[in-house]
Amino acid sequence: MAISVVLADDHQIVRQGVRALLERRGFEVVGEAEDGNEAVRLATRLLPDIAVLDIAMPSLNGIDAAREIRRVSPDTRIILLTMLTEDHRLVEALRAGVSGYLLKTRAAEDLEIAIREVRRGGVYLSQGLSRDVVEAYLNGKSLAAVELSTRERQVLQLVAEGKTTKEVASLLGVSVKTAESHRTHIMAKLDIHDTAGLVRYAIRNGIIQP
Amino acid sequence: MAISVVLADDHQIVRQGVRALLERRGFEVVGEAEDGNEAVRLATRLLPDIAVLDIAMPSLNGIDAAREIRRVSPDTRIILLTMLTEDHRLVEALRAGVSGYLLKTRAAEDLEIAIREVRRGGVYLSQGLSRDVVEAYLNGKSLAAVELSTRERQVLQLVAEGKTTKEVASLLGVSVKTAESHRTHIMAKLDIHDTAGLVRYAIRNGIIQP
DNA sequence: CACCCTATCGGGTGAATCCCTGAAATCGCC
DNA sequence: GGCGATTTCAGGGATTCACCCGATAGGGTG
Repeated sequence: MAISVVLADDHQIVRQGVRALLERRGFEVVGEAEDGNEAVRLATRLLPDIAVLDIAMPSLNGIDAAREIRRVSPDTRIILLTMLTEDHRLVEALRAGVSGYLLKTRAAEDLEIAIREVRRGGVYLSQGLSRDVVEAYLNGKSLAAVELSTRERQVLQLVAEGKTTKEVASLLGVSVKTAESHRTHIMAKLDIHDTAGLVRYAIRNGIIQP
Repeated sequence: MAISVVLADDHQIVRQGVRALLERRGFEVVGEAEDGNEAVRLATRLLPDIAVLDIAMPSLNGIDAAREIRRVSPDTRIILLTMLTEDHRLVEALRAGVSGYLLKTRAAEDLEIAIREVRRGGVYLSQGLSRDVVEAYLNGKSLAAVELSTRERQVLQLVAEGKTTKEVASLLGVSVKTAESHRTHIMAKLDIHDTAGLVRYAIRNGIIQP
């Protein structure tokens, strides 16, 4: 019997794309929803094998919908689609019992692989996600471990505010080399290798305001 | 002969959805691009009847791509796809010579109608857009003048995406010195003197996503 | 035509960034 | 007590950035 899938995305175009992709590969799309609440209702009624949810949806977002679907239909495996590589979202999603986390930039390549993997009880995560977050999760380590230390967070904030390394060092009362070292560690942890990326990360994670 | 279409969106899933939709209705998708530059190259080479462009794309956004496509292929009608109803974007898009402006939430319903309308030389705008903005444009009124030139906005976008000056120069097909010069002009105009500040400005003004 | 803006390209300088290596002191934890 | 993580500090090198100076060329405006 074909694997049954429920889709939820507020953009018709995306639903159409996912549906076309899945039907071509032999999956059966048994329902479509355009927000999280509808997705939960569908999952409750249809008990699908898989639910593919966008994160950003009106009325109930994909992560909260996932949590609810896990409750009403524990055998349904959940795959999230997202625009951005938001680390804190990823952690939240994994805690909510999500089995797959795909970036829309590469969902078309990955979706079939992801579905087959999570059906076997595995977890599938797109390329492009923070290496440390993913590895820590796969190793079963505490997710807090990959978060930045207090000092690193301070440095990141100052860098994202436009301070030079020299200014950071001065403001924190340490040597320039120390500030530089923190910066290097931050970039290694986050797998981000330029200032612009650090600024975007800081904004995404609420460390500074744009 | 079928109406030829070039698609550009950085999300594979969206391209797949639009393609499936169009092919079902008898249109011919002759090319797909995943950023604005690629879209311009395709349009230059293929001279399609229609270009369907996402607004938010890396390297070159949909509006600037539209402007360029109008230049290299004046007979190509351009339809933009967007997530949000951003009024200032709409005005800018119309100025750039765009013929259609669709919200992704309803693109699946409207796209065919839009294409047939703009092929006849008309303009098609989704429901949900500000009627006032459109009328103000049609009456030739000017809203707030944009402070950065097109080229400068392109450079700013690339810088904010984390590209080095060398990469910017390469992507734009100009010398490193020219890219550097644009960057200097941007910083002078905005009175911002570090990369982090440029990134925050770009995010505040919707030039890139955090 | 003169003027200004935009876009293009160059030389040069000093600062800053990115990456590599290494190391020592402190602290929490098992 | 040892183990790991954090925080501290350092040298050196390749690259990039920010800013200084200059120039040419086209488009549009008064």
